[in-house]
Amino acid sequence: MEVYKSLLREYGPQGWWPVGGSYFPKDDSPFEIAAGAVLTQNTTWKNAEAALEGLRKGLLNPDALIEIEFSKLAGIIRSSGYYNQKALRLKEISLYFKKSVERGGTPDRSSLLRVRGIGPETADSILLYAFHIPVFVVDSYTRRIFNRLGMLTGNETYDTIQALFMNELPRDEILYNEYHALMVKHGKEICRKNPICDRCVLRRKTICSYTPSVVH
DNA sequence: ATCCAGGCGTTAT
DNA sequence: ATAACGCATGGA
Repeated sequence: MEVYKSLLREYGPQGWWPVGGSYFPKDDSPFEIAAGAVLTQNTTWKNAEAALEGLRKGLLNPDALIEIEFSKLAGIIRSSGYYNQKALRLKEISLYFKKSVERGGTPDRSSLLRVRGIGPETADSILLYAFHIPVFVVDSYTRRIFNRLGMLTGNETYDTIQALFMNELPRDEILYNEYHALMVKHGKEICRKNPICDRCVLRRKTICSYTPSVVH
């Protein structure tokens, strides 16, 4: 919670939610959010967004994505990278939504994880952003930041890290949403692969134990 | 030119 | 069980 407060004070609310965010705006349908979650896997949101834009003309629903020819879909989402894998994953998710979600259900985590192409982070992103269920999303930035803070060792599993956060923090959708967004911001701009520790609010508070492995 | 981005499934240890 | 590896485009 101390880290969260520092990041929030430094960067302010990121606006991923409730309204005005450019990532998963509130008025997007759950299916669109799920599609976006797949398209952005290991890829910048910019590239994913371009792919999403290509789908925006009538293709952002399960029926359309089930119908469309595979290679055509792959071509449309080309800009998101891994387009063959992601085309398959979009089709799998479409089947899942048509079967389980479209008639009223909120998905549960274990059923999401059975879908080909939905791993823990994508599942949790869908639960949090599309269905407003308070689950903490762990991503590579979370790992990197907390490794450098000395609060993780680097060999924890996804579920272990998630449990650490969720046991420590109140189960609050908005808090998890904002915290995740702030870590993306901090991870991208400051706690990068090559970090700019001089500008890091966490280091100034001497929480951070990161020391560059190669010092010139 | 080289490196990396809000991972995941498969295949090798 | 867990560590490597392939997947691929676009921008810095």
